[in-house]
Amino acid sequence: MQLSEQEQIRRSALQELNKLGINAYPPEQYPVNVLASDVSKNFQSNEEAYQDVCLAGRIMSRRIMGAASFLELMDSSGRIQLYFKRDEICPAEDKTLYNTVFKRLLDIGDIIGVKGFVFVTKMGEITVHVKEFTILTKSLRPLPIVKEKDGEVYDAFTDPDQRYRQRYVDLIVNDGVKDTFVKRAQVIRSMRNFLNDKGYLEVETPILQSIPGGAAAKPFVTHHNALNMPLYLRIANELYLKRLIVGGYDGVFEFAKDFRNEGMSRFHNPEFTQMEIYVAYKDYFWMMKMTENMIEKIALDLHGTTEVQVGDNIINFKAPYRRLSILDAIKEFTGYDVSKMGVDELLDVCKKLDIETDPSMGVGKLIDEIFGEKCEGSFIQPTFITDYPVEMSPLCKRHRENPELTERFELMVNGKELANAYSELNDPIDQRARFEEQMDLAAKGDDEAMVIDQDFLRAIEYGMPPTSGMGIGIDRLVMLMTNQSSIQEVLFFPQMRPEAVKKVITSADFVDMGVSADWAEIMIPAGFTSPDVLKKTKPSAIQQKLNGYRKKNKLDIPAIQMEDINNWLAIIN
RNA sequence: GAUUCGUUAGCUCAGCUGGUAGAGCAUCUGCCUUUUAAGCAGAGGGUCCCGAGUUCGAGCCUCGGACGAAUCACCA
Repeated sequence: MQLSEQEQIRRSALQELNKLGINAYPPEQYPVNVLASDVSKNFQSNEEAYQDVCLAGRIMSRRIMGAASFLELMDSSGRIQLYFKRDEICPAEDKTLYNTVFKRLLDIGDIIGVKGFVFVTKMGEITVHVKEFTILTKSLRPLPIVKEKDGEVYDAFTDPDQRYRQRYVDLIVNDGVKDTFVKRAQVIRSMRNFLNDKGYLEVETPILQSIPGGAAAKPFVTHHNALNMPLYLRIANELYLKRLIVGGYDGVFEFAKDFRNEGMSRFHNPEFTQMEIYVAYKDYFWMMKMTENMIEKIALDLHGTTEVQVGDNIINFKAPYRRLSILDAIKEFTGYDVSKMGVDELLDVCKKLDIETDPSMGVGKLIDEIFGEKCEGSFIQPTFITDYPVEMSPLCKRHRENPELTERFELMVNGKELANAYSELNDPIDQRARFEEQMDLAAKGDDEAMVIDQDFLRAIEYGMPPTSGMGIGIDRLVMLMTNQSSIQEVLFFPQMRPEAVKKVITSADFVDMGVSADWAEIMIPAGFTSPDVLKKTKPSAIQQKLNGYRKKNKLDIPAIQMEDINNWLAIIN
């Protein structure tokens, strides 16, 4: 492995520590008794309590001034300044611990523990005066340290690719990243508490499913060896939760990782989290109330107010939310009353509105398309869009007043769908017919049409009480609540293309080719990163390049001869 | 999948009309006892994403490719 100079420096520092009898990875626990944020928050109101503190964390900056030094220590709670004084670290004659271990062998990024007392510097900064320190972990890679002065940020670690691939570094050096994920946990906790308080049962249902049902999406396929059959990662858990309602629970919910084999964007990750809930004897009107109350509570728990800044908008999550049918929404934004239109008229409207269509689209799809193009983005404040066409919603009960529509709502916030809910279809005859329509769509080439799930039909043939169900995108909710504009910011490890693995060659490989040990060390730095490179280079050029490198670096080894090179090439070929 | 932009030192980024690869920070050495991205003096550090081509000469121009980002389309 080719190490950068800084990595080599850190490794040799590690060796020196070992020589001094210091274990840079000690096994025993370290008796931390306070967090950095506690010290900076509470020291001035109770100085006595901080005369004997013990902290541990990562060194984030160092300012060494002869026999005194300042450094910044970061623990899970935040940062605090440390003050080191040589004659206190090393009261006796031997100053090795300060001069060598502290000044030379420690680096930014190392994890240390310190014991001492808290005081305030002349600059007014609350600081730990260190009497004793312990190396807890030596860091072998340099951290990209972000610095800040007068509100300006220097050397920011901002490349999204690197931030997501090396989230651990992002968490260390970028302020606020940790906090986003703390807030994510708070959102989930708040929602879970809300649902538990209502007495609903949190359940777990299969992720590996033999029929990927409950939504219109392409699944990931895998294979079960023992059963020798394909299995799918779930695209939704809806059909399983409904089986549990059939089984007699009044309310069930699940925080579910779902998987969809579709495009990625700042709103889409192949695996994402939904909370789905089903409650017996309720309808979608009831569910609207529950949804808005739940979201209002989450906003209050998180921010202490229902008003949340999202991008340029302030979104008010205070219930109740506006309700608007999809047909009224279209009328409001386009002026067209599409409620009684057939396919031909709708195609005409789409043409006038400059919306792309294709011949496979039916009434429902066309209405959905118009809404998506012309309306959806306009609903910034939370709005329930209701009563979608029946073709779009094969699992949803028909509308009590109009059988062409369904009792469905989607909650729009900041121009995006956040939640989706139905009065669930519990008529097994109608459900079977709707599945068959989906089969027809599949036969026409719709690869997202739902597959018929016979066991689910069997379940609701036993009788599922009237039920309302709702699914809410947790990632999107967290994006709203933390003012993040991409889903990657609210997932610790968003999906990414794997890093390209470079084929690693070592000097030993050159030795195997008959290159002497001295020269083998030089091959890679001289630019011969694989035997292939050698093969493609003219022998005379190899000689020039290697001897050129030898001369430039004043290497004390014999120059390479044409004969040697020809011998290597003979072995390769 | 389409379009646009990007890839240069550990990090952030310059690099003119094609002419010996640069800065700041980080690193290393020295000085410095309360500093504030500390300061001062010095040093080392590069597969200019990869591969072809044009050229006396390519970080720069042309073509191909890889990777990434943004926007758009499907989807939560």
